[in-house]
Amino acid sequence: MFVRITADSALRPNSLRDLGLTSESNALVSLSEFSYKKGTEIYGEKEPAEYVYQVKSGAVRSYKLLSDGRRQIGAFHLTGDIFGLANGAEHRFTTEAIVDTTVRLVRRQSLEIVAESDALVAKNLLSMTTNNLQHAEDHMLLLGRKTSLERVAAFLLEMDNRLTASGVIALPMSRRDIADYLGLTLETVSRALSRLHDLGILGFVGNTQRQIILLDRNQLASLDLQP
Amino acid sequence: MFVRITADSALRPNSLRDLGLTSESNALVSLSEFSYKKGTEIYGEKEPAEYVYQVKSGAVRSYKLLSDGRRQIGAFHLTGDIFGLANGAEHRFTTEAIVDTTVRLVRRQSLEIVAESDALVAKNLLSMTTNNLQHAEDHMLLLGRKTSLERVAAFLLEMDNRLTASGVIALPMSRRDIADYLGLTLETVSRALSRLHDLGILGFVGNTQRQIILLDRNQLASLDLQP
DNA sequence: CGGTGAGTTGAATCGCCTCAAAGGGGGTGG
DNA sequence: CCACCCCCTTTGAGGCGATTCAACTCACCG
Repeated sequence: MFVRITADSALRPNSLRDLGLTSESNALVSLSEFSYKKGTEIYGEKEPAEYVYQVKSGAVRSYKLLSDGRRQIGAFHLTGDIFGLANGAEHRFTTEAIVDTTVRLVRRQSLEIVAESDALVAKNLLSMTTNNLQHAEDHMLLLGRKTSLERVAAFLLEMDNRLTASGVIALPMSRRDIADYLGLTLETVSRALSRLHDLGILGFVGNTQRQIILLDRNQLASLDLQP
Repeated sequence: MFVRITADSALRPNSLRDLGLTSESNALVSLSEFSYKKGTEIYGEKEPAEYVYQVKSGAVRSYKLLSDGRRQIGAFHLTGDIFGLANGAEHRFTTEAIVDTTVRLVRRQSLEIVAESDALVAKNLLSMTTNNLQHAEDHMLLLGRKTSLERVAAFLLEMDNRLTASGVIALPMSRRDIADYLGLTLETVSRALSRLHDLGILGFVGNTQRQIILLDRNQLASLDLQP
């Protein structure tokens, strides 16, 4: 693994709380930080699930591959997100750093042990899993029934909500990543963005590789039928 | 609601065990049975999630609708399956009986109370939610990246596994239901089944409305790329 | 026996994909 | 510091798979 240890792996109290897993019994759990260079794998599908991760900075994609290379990205993990959690004994996705990324991690086992005796931690585990499930359920609707324009609009709204909620976003992922998340090709994503630009629903700031996008959330929302 | 009470709603011990939620503390939880006629709604999206259900007999579809009527079925619930569980305060799907269906149900609230003090129950709740999540993750890959033939092959394999695991199945749901589950149209599903028939991968028994299907699981599996 | 709804099949259309080419941006090495 | 190269992105043209529209069959039911 191309990882670099950037912080202590000391035993610290409150580490569960750091992961959003509020605990009254301040169990001692090892909490480390790791950094992954852009494009490197964090863990692979079918690997034993040893750790649970939280994005400290950067962005992560988690995906499945078919044997012929077709890829479906199930989720993007952004700053603050916890991932690698919703697994049985082994990971069901491969995850990679989209940009240089730093994560915090705790041993999965220590979480399970604490959850055994601490109902609050158990509750939070369930609640996080339920959130993941809800996201997957919404995404099934998108993948099964929405048009390319609706998918891209929904994607932009989701990213705006999660990144800034301000109508100005800098996407960390490529067109190909977006396409594999939305079940489209990168060309179709590009065309949809151009179309939204032509419609005056979004604009680009600067001509940098990963553009900053200004968007009109109301107009986007009208393109993305939810109910 | 077009429901008919077919059994007692008496307080019974072991009712959690009946739902597969093994409990050491045999809490008293009300367990009822309800029957739904073919095509009737069990609960609607956004309704408060008052009960958790287990299919005693029959089959259930659970789906989301877009405002213009496009439908995505997220799951089919067959005999023994528990559904209505993976929700926060309110349901995220509408569920309907596909055929005449009898369900057992427990109040969601009583489950939560027991889970509070019983780590085993809490663990089972988490494990069931994780199973739902895994199904949704696999389905995202299908909806985002598989061809119509691969989708139908995957569907037949899933149904065979869950219904009989014998290579002979009687599908309870219509072509339209299958289509809305697979993100296709009913015509495309029909064409795919005809194609599989022509390829000698499946056969029909009788000419009844909901045919019995004989299938070659090995040949189907070779059409459905997973890894 | 008509009526109805589910299923199959064909023909035409359409949306997205594939293939291709051209335009930058950013990074690297001279 | 600049030139070159590589990769990402955009855009166009053509093709294809799935959808749409339509006709017909068949089981089931009054």
